[in-house]
Amino acid sequence: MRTSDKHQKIIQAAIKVLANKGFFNARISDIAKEAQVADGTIYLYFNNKYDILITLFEEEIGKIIVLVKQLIEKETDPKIMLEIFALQHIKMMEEKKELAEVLQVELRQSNKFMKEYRNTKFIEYIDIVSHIIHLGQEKNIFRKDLLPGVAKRAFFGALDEMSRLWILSSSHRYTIEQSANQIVDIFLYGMTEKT
Amino acid sequence: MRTSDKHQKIIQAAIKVLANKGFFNARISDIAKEAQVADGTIYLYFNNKYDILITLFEEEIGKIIVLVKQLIEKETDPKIMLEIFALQHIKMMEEKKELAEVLQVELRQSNKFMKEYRNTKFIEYIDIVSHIIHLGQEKNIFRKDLLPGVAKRAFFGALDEMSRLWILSSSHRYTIEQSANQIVDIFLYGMTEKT
DNA sequence: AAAATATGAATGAAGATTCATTTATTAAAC
DNA sequence: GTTTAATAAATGAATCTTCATTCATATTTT
Repeated sequence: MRTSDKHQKIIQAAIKVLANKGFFNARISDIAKEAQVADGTIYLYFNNKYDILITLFEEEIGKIIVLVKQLIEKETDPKIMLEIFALQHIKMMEEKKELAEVLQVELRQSNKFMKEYRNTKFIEYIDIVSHIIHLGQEKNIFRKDLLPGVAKRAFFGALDEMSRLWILSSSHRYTIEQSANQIVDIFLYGMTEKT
Repeated sequence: MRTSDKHQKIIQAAIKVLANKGFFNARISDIAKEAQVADGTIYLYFNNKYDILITLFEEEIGKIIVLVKQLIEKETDPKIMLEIFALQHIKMMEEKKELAEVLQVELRQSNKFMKEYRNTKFIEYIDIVSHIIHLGQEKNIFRKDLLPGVAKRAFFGALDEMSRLWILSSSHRYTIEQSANQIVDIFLYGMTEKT
């Protein structure tokens, strides 16, 4: 039976350790120790060190996608949808600070050292934004000349960079809500002064 | 004498190797080979592996800053300044694809494995944007309610995420100019349809 | 008492760094 | 201007440490 659920225990330990040390500086024995498990036990649940990271990506991003989609499905106004996505994305940073750190740093370089791995879950997450933009265009709320491929990246990138700042610096001038609102506001109405 | 300038040769070799393998998978001997230099020679010019990376950051970002500042100084309209910054940033990606890859990936994780290193050059680069935004506010061209700390990150993040896509994927739907223009346009005027 | 889980010491490969030696460059002496 | 000595630059094989992974053994569960 899986009363102790080692799989989950190891994943959670890995998040903690990887957030602090990064993938290459983290030792398997660090993760084992954090999970209160023997080094060898890890290899009963994962094929190798990479496999821990990949599984972590898939499972944790998967959870986030489910949550965000649920929240958005209830809405019909694409503007509000964007707001929800933004707030949810940045909120995640403080609720799951360590996971966020891992995703920010390791996801970026995973392409580099795991050539074959295509992170479809991550793409699925970003595509939530492009669906919202599409919807907004159909409803005549968003400009028709938006290139959804560019707009989704720009929006996601803005949020993500804001999150990075949030994670990496200790002092915060603005609240998470302020930041998220400001970004959505800029994307909806632009930075130009109405005259 | 420095007719062959090993320092420069090693940096350029490092860019190439790190772009392909990433910092942790790159061996010193790989860099040495690429630079056509003995392994030991590298240690006559750099203290250790980290030192190569840090020096690379400082020197190469430094060059970019000088260039961008030159281009912007000639302008007075903050809108145009933003355009120049955007175009220049994304252009860099194709002109120095390998450098861009290193910056995208390694800069992100450098905080993780070099706790003491504060990348002031990088901050200086991003601050170019916040200066532009400030200027725009003073001139009553940009909204006064913009939080420059958030807006600069959002703008930079949007560009950077776009660049990442450009670097990592091989097929490109839009040109660099299209992408840069679209992003600036969104930031200036928003995504909402004028009705 | 099988079968399934878990352990952690031992193995072996990898690769950053060192340093004794070689080669190239500059200066000095004649 | 040629030979010799001193200094600087470069080499790359050897060293030494650091883990990921394995597996013979032990423990727990059924």
